[in-house]
Amino acid sequence: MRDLQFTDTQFSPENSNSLIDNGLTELEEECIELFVRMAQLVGLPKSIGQIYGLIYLSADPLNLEDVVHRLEISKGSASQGLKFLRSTGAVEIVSVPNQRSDHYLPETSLRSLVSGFVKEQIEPHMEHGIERLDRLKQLAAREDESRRGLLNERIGRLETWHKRGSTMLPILLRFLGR
Amino acid sequence: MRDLQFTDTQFSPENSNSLIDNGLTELEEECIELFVRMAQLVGLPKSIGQIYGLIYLSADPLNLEDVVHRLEISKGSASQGLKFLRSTGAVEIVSVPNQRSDHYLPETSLRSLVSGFVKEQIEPHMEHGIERLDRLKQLAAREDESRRGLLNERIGRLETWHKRGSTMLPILLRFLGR
DNA sequence: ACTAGGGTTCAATTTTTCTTGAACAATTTT
DNA sequence: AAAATTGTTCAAGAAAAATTGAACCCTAGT
Repeated sequence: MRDLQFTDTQFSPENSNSLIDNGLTELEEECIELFVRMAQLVGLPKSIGQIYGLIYLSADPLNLEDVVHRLEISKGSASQGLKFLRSTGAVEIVSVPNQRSDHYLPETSLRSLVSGFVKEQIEPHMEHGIERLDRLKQLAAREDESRRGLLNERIGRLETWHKRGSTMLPILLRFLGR
Repeated sequence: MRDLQFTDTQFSPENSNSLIDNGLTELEEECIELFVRMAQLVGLPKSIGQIYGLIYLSADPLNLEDVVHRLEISKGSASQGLKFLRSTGAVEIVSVPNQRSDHYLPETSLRSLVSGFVKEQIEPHMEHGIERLDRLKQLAAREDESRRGLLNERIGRLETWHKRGSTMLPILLRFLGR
């Protein structure tokens, strides 16, 4: 019964919500495309953008099946995509009465979205970064006297970048809204 | 004659600059790896990270040929990589006396690097974003009365994100050092 | 005007990444 | 306890992206 409103839309050609090929509204298509681009901009697979885009405009929570059917992607993709979105807090599970399946609602605060993404995708790298820098310093210490000056300067600069980055992130988030 | 100092190093096994397989110092390898990761983190091809990493630690300007030989990558890759790095201002061309070829020096200010990257890779998207948002608004206006509330709220939110993003970027850059 | 050096371009190939779908758990209903 | 529903995992296939190398274009030197 979940897509009554949708089949209904589908069979009303005079309805102003023009449909393209599959069951997506033109509006939905557009929104999905927007998120697909955003996803790709930050190096995430298309499917993740699609899924979030679909959920973003949906009036009521969608489940895995909804996602699979409306987007026409595989269950595997949808499952993995949702898993990722969950892990970054981009979607939230809600339970719908009389429905066994997990349903999803979008997190719509930019702050939370970015913060979830940063925590999952950026911070790990920042941490490894420290070790790498230490290693670089060690190696530089073994270099010829003549090169050491330049090397230390450059590596020092890298450390500065790293520090700036680390202090920058939290500030960025704070500024990104409540 | 450009890699005298290099062949020299290569044939001195007792030299503390341990060499791996090709002509790269362990230090260079490490630095290159660091930049390769950074590149991939922001969605750039490995080769670009390699090239910048190599140039970053180099005491003197390198040319295309240097890059090709030391990194063991194709001329095509090196050329394209340098083109990109030039376009974002990550490397600067300098001319070396008696050498016809372009030589490259790294830009080492984080601010400039990020700013160049943003200008090339982010800003274009931000601009298209405006058009997309307008389109979304148009489409939403045609929806059923009942859904319009939710849609307008969500799309409005997207606009907020966009505005925040646009005002954020310059501030970020400012904070990123001189 | 010819040649060599330096660099770019781009079609073909290789490599990497994403997606699929079928097998498998885990639950819940009958 | 069988059968259905829901969801995950992962090897194989498909798609996308990066890399190669050869053809080509400049410009400088002869």
